[in-house]
Amino acid sequence: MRYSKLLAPTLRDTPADAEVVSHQLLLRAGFIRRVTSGVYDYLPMGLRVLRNIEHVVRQEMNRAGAQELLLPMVQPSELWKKSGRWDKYGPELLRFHDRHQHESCLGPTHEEVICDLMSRELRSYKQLPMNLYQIQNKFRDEIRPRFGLMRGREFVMKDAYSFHANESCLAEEYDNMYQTYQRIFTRLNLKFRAVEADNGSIGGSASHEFHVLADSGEDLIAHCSACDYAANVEKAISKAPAYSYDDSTLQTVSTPRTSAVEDVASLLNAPLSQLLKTLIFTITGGDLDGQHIAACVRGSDQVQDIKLIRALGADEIHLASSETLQQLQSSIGFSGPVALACPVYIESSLQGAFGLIAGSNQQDEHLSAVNLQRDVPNAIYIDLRQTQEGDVCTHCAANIAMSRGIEVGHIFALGTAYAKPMEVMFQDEQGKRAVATMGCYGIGVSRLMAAIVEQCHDDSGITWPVHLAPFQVSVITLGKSETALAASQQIYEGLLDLDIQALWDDRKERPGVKFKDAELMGIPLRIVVGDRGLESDTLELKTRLGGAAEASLAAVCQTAQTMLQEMVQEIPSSNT
RNA sequence: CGGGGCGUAGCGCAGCCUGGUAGCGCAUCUGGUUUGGGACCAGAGGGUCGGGUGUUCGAAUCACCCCGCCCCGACCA
Repeated sequence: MRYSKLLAPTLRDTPADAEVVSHQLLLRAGFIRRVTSGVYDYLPMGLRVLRNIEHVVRQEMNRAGAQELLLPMVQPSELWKKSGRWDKYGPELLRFHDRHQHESCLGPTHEEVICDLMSRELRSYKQLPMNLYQIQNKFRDEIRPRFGLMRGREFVMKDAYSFHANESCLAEEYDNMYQTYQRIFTRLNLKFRAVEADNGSIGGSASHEFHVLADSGEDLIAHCSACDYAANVEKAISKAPAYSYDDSTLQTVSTPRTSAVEDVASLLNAPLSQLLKTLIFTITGGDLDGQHIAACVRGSDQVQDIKLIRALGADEIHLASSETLQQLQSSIGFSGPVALACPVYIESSLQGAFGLIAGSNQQDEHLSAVNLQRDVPNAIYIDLRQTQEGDVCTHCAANIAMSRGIEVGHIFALGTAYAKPMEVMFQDEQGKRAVATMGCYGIGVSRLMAAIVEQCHDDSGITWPVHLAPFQVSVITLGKSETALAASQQIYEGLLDLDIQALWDDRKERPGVKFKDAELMGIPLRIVVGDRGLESDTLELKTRLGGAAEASLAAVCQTAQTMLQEMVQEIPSSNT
């Protein structure tokens, strides 16, 4: 490609509304442009990288035995009503009517469509297992799109769905996909970690997320500093530090206008861990829909609401309104579990705890020396607290550390959660009709592009790994002498003959401009063609990361090829 | 949806407080001088000042409403 014809509008200044590096650099390097909130154009350079990422994903999926297909983005509401998600999915699902007033939606994911297909095409157990995937645009009307490609509303996703005759076969494929994801992210040159995850509303049994480790990540991951244990905080389990306080008689203490745990603690000169924090929630969905419950953890801990939602079998929980609190005869900021008129769930590590300070449900008063067993006899003990840095690993007793992560992949063992309502049936070995068992496996392809930039950049711009770069080589012509132009063209064509993706910067720009652009865009290798080098027949080759070499005009393409091969070898192979 | 911030040329910004008919840097176009790290000189093009309503002789500027964008919280690849 000749740069003079390339649509790659690089920016000298960082757009003011871009917060994270990947967003800033992808905009500045002319890879993407925003169309509307969470929706982007992929310009030629951006698309080339996206295709390179897709190539790795495809290769590994195919190698794992999955087959590619393409499903529609527009989906009829009937399928979603059949699965039960038309009502469950919420406003993230973009719904609309066509000219015949037919109700449809844009696909945020494709369980319904693939199940519909399979319900018609799957006949015999002999066809199973089968893993089908696609790489396609998804649309989710996110509450808050942000950080460029990191959280868009329209984004590119690889989604795979596997079908099985039984659970053990699903377990095998789940493991196969787990290994495949390890290979994919390794080949993409990422620092990542597989973590145990909450299954979310999708349901099913096992679930793992793959996180790229980056400070800009939106997720919190708890991982053991010694063993392999790693989990999303939504699900992470760890041993909380143990505390012990004096047991004595329950007493009321005056705490005028002091409701925040920190303030109560300092007023009573007590550690945060001695306080009992009580949150009252109203439940939406499930058997307890509309009811209220209280959740208690230590003042030094946080309630992990996903854990609570799962324990309650709810869809959502919200902090109760002040009217609700009045109904329950409690008081905002002074809620406590003692004699509270609703079910009380207490963090399990607090079982048998005493000497605690809790709200009294009376304005401006707390209770001291609460003994949970004595004073809250009907409490239900469940895992509620959010894992914190410094907790103890339940697997090996080492310390738990916390990191930020960008979720780039998620695999689920779904079981029959979709296949059953969608009637994905087959005839088993005994000739009986059976429901297929499913798994689903997602990778955020466009998000990966951002995640890779988060890990591959320096002060000058992006530093793509060779196999992902939009072009492997930039041929930079300096000056406008006929010899330099002719030599550049010769090199450019020589590189193309060697099947090397080359960008020939034939613009009438000063050298500095060309160097800066090539660095910003992250092209791994550059060849400088100027009169100076041509006179002595020594052309300069420089890698984006600081390597350098020289070669004669006759040998420069060959040298470039060798250097590129060496750079590829620095990238981990897929055999991990 | 709640909290905070912002909207003036492609990008980055000033002007707004104290109304008088829009400006700077970069980018773009023309000509010239330059040419191994984001050049210089001269000239030029480009703006319904996010939209609407109101106040006023007069609104980018003041008031009200709406729209859009960004950041922090609840969702997820």
